[in-house]
Amino acid sequence: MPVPSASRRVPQQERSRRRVEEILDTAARLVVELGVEGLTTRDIAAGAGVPVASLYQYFADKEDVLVALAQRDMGEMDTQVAEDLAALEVLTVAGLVRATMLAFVKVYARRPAFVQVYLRGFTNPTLHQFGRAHLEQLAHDLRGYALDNGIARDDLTPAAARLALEIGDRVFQLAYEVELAGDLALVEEGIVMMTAYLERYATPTGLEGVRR
Amino acid sequence: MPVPSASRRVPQQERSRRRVEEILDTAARLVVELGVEGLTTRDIAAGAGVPVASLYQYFADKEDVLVALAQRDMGEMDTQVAEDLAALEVLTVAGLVRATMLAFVKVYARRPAFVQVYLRGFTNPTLHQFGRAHLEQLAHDLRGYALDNGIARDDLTPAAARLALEIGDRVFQLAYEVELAGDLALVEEGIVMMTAYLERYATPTGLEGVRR
Amino acid sequence: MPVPSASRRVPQQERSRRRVEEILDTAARLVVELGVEGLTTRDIAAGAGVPVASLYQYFADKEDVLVALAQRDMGEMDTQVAEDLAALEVLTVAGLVRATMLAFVKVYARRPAFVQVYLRGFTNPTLHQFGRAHLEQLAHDLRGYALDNGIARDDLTPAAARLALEIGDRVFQLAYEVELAGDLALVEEGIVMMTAYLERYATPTGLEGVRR
Amino acid sequence: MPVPSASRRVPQQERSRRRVEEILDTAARLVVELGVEGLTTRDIAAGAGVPVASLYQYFADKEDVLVALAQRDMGEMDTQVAEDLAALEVLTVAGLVRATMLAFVKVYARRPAFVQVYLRGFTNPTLHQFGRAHLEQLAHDLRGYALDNGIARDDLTPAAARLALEIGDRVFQLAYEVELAGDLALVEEGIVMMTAYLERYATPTGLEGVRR
DNA sequence: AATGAATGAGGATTCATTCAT
DNA sequence: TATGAATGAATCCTCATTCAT
Repeated sequence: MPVPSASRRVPQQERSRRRVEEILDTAARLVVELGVEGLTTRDIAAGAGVPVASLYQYFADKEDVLVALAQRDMGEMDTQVAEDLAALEVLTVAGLVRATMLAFVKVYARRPAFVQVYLRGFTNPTLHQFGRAHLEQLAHDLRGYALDNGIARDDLTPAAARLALEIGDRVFQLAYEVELAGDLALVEEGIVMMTAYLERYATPTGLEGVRR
Repeated sequence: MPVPSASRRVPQQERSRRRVEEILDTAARLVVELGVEGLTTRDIAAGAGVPVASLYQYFADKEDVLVALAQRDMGEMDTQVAEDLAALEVLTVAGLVRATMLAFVKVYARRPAFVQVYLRGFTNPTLHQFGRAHLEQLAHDLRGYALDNGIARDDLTPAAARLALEIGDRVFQLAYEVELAGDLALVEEGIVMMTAYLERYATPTGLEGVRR
Repeated sequence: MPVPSASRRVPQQERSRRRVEEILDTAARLVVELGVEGLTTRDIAAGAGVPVASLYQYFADKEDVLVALAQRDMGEMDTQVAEDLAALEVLTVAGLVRATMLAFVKVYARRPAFVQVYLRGFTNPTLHQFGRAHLEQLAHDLRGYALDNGIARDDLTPAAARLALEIGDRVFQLAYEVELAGDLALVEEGIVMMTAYLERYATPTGLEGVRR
Repeated sequence: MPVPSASRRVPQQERSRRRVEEILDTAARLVVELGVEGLTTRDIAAGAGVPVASLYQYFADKEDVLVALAQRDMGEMDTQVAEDLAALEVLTVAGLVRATMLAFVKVYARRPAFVQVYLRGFTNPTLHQFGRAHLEQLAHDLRGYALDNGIARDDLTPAAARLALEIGDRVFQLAYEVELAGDLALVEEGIVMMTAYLERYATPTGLEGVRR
């Protein structure tokens, strides 16, 4: 019984996966150029080198492509934030804000399409809901993290946490709208603002820092 | 019938003005219902009781209608801000932030279409650029006002002023995205954030207040 | 005041009318070739030498074209039947059946598309309902005519009258399905059948005839 | 495991037969719901629990499925007619017409899909031709039966026999178009018409009856 | 024999904009 | 200036059928 080569074992599956990635990458590229509304199935298909009909093999409809794109990048975002927070040696509110914002910077730099889909996909209800839900989840997690680590008081409401994150988003929108590289000075200024705001809800530890 | 009728006396200019207003009003109404992308020239024309082709007598293209709409409302916005600032008896950074934000709230309440066009019309590049430009101008004016009145130090950079206003914008975006009436608690929280940030650039007078 | 030439007076209107006719004629031709379901807006437009988009200037949608087609031919049908009945010198049930059937023959010969749209457009609900309604109306009228002229008894129910007409229709369907010219012998045989059926409801006068 | 399992013993042939039946049953069910034109290979395959591609193992194309479906039901139709005629104790033209029509009613009641495919599938040329051919064959057989039993004269031409059956068909078309259960009163009226027509070709025996 | 994957070829409809008058 | 009519260009999506495995 000859061992089937790897390329034989999962030929279809592997090809599919590659194509899906290619479609997603193309959609990502195009959405940056054309915006969410300017994105067409034709363009995506052409860009990915697949027939339009094949798009519908992998995705239910056009919206589904956008959702998949957002999902892919959101995962990356969450991972990056988690990693960068874990790497913090001293935990303060200021540090947490800074680490989170810089994690965002990294992912936005890697995934410029995310800005379009995630921050500007207001028109599309599904996308919008999707983005808000993710941010809300992240806000919830970060607030929990801050409370658990004793750097924030519990009068930091979920709404305030969410507002802070939304504001962070807007900072990125501004920082990346002019130059693709991002205006880091503006990001820093944003960090200042968020910190100034959130430190109002900080415990003394949250201001002075706690070794971890 | 030799005597020109009244409708002949102020014929073109006046009729034009009326029609432009009617078109703008219709567009405003429709953009609230359908969103920026859902707006069609057909609908606008039908709603205003004008032939579609006549739209192009008054506006270069569809985008131009939106721009005119935004422009009209922005003028109102500037007026409202100026008025409310003038009405302040004691001037502080906190008061200025608050007055400005609440002036926005008033105009948004009066002009629900503005929310759609201005806050949600990110997709449209022209509109977007337009909004940014207006905000930048307002930021410039308000910074000048703050400096002139000695409530802010001059290390309050134009960029910081703009950031603050942009953040205010985002707060409105959030506050108005769920309900058209706007989430006023969220606006208050936004005011807190902006104040916390801008007070970092305040003079002692800017913190304590100056009678005017 | 110079008299505008005729070609100036109704230029648009006249052109529209011509185009509508052209579209209808093309649709008629195509529906014979391709059947109701095979008919496409593309083909109609191409055949009529108009852009597809212009189709929608004259018709609400594809179905509307078919309906207009049927309507045009139905009017012709009614006119023909009325004329041929009026020309009858002696009125009998047999004569009425014959005259009606031959009136159908004339119109079907002139309008082969009618067979497709009217007789075979079962799939399309609107068309179907339309065709049935027309036949029912005609059945109602003819029954009234027969009763008024004392050639049929009133136990000739509306349902029986309708059945007779429907059967006449099927005869045409058969007579025209093989050769476009129509199998007249088959039509004659159909007339025999319908007469045999309807004479069961005839008054003595309806059998012997009444001068008019 | 040396002994072939039962499921292995009659493997392909039996499995194929089962699958074909399942496909046919599904198609029958769906054609009632969706009509002939609304039927898709996807739906059939999904409904039958077979991959779409496997459909093409058993049928040349979609049309072929419909044809097979009609064929299956037509065989049943022929059987029913033959049975019901054989059960007649006294043979008359009227009785033959009645028995045949009621045999149709029975099968239509059992096989609602047949109504769709056969009576309403006029659009599809293959199906149409198929139906005509079957009816012609049946007309030929019944005419031979009537002549052999001495109830009809030989001036009952094949064309007349076919016409009668076609008319019967149309009666069903009408009777089943509104309600799937069929309008039996209309069928009875159709029997009256067909009888009135065919008795014109009856022998005296055909009118009075002959014991068998 | 069986099938997951792939696709060419359409299909109806909409829209912003431009002319000819 | 005003406008009815005209239209090129797109848009999303579906489907029957065919391969490669």
